[in-house]
Amino acid sequence: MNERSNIRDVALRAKVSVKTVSRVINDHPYVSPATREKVERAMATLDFRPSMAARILAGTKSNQIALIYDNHSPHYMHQIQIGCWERCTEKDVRLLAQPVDVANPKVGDQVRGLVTETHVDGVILSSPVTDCLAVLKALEALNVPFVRISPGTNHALTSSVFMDDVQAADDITTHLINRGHRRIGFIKGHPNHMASEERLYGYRRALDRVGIAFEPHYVMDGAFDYESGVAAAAQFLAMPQRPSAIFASNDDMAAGVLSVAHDLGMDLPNDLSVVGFDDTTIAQMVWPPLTTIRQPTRELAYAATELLFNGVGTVHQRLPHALIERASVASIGDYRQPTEKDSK
Amino acid sequence: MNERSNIRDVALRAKVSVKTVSRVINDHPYVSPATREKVERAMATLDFRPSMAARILAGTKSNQIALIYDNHSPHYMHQIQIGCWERCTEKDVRLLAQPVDVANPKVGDQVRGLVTETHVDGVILSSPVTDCLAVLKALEALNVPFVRISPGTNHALTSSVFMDDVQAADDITTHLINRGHRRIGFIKGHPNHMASEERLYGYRRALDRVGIAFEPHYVMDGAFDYESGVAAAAQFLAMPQRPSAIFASNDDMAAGVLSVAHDLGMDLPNDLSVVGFDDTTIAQMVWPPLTTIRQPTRELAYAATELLFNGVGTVHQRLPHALIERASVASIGDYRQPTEKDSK
DNA sequence: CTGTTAGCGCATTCAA
DNA sequence: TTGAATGCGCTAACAG
Repeated sequence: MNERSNIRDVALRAKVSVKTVSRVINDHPYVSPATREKVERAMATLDFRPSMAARILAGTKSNQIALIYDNHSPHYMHQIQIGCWERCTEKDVRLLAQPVDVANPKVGDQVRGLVTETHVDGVILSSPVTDCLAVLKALEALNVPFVRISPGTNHALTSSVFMDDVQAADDITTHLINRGHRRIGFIKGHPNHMASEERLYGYRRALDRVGIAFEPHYVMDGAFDYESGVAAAAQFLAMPQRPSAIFASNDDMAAGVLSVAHDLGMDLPNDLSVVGFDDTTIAQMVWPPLTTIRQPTRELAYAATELLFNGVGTVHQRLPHALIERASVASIGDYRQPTEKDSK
Repeated sequence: MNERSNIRDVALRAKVSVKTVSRVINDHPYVSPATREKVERAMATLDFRPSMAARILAGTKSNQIALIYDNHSPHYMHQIQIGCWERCTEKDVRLLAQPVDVANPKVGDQVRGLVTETHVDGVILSSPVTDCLAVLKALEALNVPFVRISPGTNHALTSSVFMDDVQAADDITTHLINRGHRRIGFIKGHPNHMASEERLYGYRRALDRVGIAFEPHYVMDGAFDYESGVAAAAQFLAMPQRPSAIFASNDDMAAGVLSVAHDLGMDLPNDLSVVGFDDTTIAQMVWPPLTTIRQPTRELAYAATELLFNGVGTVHQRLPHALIERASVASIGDYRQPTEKDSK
């Protein structure tokens, strides 16, 4: 590498002490505009960049946070990363994106290692890491603040952000009912995600409200992937009394449904209405008949990062999810385990 | 946070010097198995994790590399990240994923800042950052090693990895010809990417070989996005002598073609054959009639990382890309600007 | 094979 | 509003 200039070089050049330069770097008050000016000019001419490593070692915070994830949907993770990254750049903190394997028994160790090695100030967890006990335990043991995005299991023990899945599923189901559908197939999401149950509940609630009987055979298991959508659709469409609409718990599965329908030579959306649920635009893009709920993934990630920065406290916001032309609501809640501090 | 144990604690507990502990951490030779054993036990019981910050500050390398990208295709970036990350975890180096905006006039500064602040040992550039002059200049000024993945402009000045776009385009065009197609529409990629020209050349080469005349009006401009695929397809399909097959330079545009064909009520692939070109499985997944070349994105990223680790030198490998059932070949080349060292 | 010493570049006490 | 000393946790020489 090249010769790098350090804080001492800057101090020398600006004819001030090292400490004063440090003050300028960290935006401390009590620096006269004149000296600040001098220091800044010196920094610019030397193209000085403070070493993160040195700052971390000497200081108390690292200006780094970690995003830990294990999600195989590129679209979803892309949105998450964008959301976190946006808020981070605004605040000039570094984001360490760290994929992990929640199935790996050493994931707790890995996270512990990551946090202590990098000195991150906080952690953001994306589903399904949000529900990995080993990770949660490690983080609590380390006493490092963290926020969960759309946790599958909502113990209300930790800070987290999420949307209102029940309401969204209710909305989309109601939409189908309003269009005259009475036999609506539902494809569940992956059992690990609480959202799967929530969406099923919303579906049932919408049916209940208008008095449509719930038929268990109109509910198929799924796993949030294309293949499970194909499998479920194959079963639905082979039924003598097949559904006139299929509500897939996410777009990947909806795409699977579309594929099967296409192979069967069906005329969509006349023969079959398909609705999805996610922030991916995959299937919607290729085959317009698909209708979908847009999950505000990016916004959730942004809000989660914000929440992490703000530290503990109680926050309530509402983010819209979009169903076709209609709008609905998502809520963000902040929960955490009470500590001695709170009891005082 | 919690009390963290440092190298001194470990040394005390193992009854050795700090230097010996350091040797164990860094896998140095000349440590007797017995002492190594002792040290490792001490590290385990104390749950000791060396501070990256301290190691960077004291040492000469950081065990960190940066991946710099500005790509709006989630699928593509996902593959790139996975590939880099795989190789990094094998070698126990930290990967810093850093999105940038190549259109921002300050990218050069941003990259310079990133590199000097984090002390990264090397950088991987993903398209289109591979061709951002400001970034390339900053990296060369900093004298930090870097590798480009699928550069758009191939000056052969720097280390880079890429696939054989000409051969792949030739393969896929030949495939169409073999199926009896004579009027084959071609949708070009974004002009910024060298691959766009390469693929066009491969298309023409395949036509030439069998004596099919090249018709300029069968070539449309595109930009690697869905919309440009729609626009091009609309023009193609409105022609009196319309193509019987369309070769889109990537899958996003191919998806656009499919969408238009669908709107026109065409029966695919009888009325029209569509072939794409990319590593995304988007359109292929939703609409099976699409045929596509799989670009070995993940493998390229892995190879790029490997190349970065190996340092300068000359490397030649071959990675397969996949066309339907047939296999073809991609090549990886290593080029760099000659330095004084080489002249000796 | 092992230990001693001296910084890496910065923030953080304290004083002035 | 500024400055001088001290040390964060580790590695890099150099000894032994």
